[in-house]
Amino acid sequence: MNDQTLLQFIKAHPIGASLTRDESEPYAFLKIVAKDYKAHSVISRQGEVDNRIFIVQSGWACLQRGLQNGDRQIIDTPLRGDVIGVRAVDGPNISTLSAISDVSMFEVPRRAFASATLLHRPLGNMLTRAIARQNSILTEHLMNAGRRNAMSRTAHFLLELEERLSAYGLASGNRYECPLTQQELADILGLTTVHVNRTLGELRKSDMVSFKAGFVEVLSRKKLVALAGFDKEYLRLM
Amino acid sequence: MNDQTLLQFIKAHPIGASLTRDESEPYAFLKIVAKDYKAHSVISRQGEVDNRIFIVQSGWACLQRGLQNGDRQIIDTPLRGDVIGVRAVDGPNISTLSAISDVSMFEVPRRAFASATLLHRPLGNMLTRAIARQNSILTEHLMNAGRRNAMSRTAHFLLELEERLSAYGLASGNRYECPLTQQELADILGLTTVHVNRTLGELRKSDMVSFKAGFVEVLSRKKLVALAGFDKEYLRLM
DNA sequence: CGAGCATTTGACACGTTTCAATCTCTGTGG
DNA sequence: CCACAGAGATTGAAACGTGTCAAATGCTCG
Repeated sequence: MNDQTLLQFIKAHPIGASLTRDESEPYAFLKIVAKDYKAHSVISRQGEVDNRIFIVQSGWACLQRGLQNGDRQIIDTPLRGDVIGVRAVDGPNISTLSAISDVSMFEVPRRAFASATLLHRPLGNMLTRAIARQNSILTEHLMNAGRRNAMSRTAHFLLELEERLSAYGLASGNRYECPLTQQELADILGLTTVHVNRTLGELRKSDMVSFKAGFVEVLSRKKLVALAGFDKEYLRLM
Repeated sequence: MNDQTLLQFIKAHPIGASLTRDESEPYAFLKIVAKDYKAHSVISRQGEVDNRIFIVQSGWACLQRGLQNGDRQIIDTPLRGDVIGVRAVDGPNISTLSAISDVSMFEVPRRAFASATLLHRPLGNMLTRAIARQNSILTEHLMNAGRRNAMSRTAHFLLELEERLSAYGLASGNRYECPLTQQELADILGLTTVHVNRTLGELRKSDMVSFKAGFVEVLSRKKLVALAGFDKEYLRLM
């Protein structure tokens, strides 16, 4: 826990930053504090009812959904600034939210957020846009799983991460920290661990990216972007 | 074109229906009329700038995204009541919106909708919830492409369609109309036409579903639901 | 009635998975 | 400070699901 308010964070958020003093002042009453979770802990479990909305303050989260046969698909890895609604309606969670690294989250009851939204619309717009961006990201993950091969989809996702992180200055030059395990990467990309390993190996050998020891390093952006067919437009926040 | 107003439609929408007379009255000023599109016509093209929001009044639409190599992935087939933002921010479209069957759409400029939203919050909530549901649907499509095999993902999608259609009384008993081509089904599921054909054949042979002549018929819901691991919870509107 | 698209079928190729074993870390307790 | 345990990474060989290519058939609409 710490005493930073949601208000402060909203103003720090690329979308929230566009609010004028007048517009943001009313949120002061939303004195939500951040809550910390240890790496690998579960924050909210698929199937359980949990009416909180989360905003990532720091760290890497993980939104995943399991199948009966034990397989799982990671829907997204929410990063700083991402809003996680788990659901927009009350009812059991559709997916599990957990922490990959140590994570700090702002948490608001869905109802309280909805009320705040009624009192002050720009907040609602911010939410709408955040969810819409999630939509774009999901769409691109669907493109990955549906129509790109292992090399291309891995490249695409690594570029996406870089772009999302650099919006917050979390990627410098051609390098960024990435606590993902190859197992997790596989569950994000819809591949097996073994194949992800081979794919990363090939990407490394062809001097495009290296994924090692918790860091990703882009070796040849040009080749990588071409292979992935990457266009960052879909990540634009405003 | 016809003269049904968006207001009338909002009230007919499962989410909009929960609005009280008082809440819905103010929308009357949004006198948007429906616009008709012929089957197979393109409504809004990937890469072009188009600041409209669409709500499907009737017919089957198609939201797709193309890759440089010519492959395409169909992101979703918006049906009656679905809201299509194409994007939540101004800028080039991320995907192409087209008509599969003849389609009738409500269209509102994004900005006008945003303003209306400022004046009347329930409208904004409706939008947020509609986008959030899109999120659930996308998530499930991602599960399909990432972690389900051809049989299971085909079964899952056909059950999803049935559920979405029956919310509007568009599926009766175990049968519904479906204008999708096997080619389109392939682009939705991330498979090839040939393989979809074989898969549908197997589903038919094992007496689970038949997909033929523009109609889908569920033969054994029990077997189908089990194969797909289908749980309609994610489609709940409210 | 023909043209063009959608469906169906077969044979084969290929990308990815599966299974299994080995290797390399990193953190922990002695 | 070393040794060990356990997780993660790496590698090889073989199996399998889905893709590719190509041709035939069946529809539907002008």
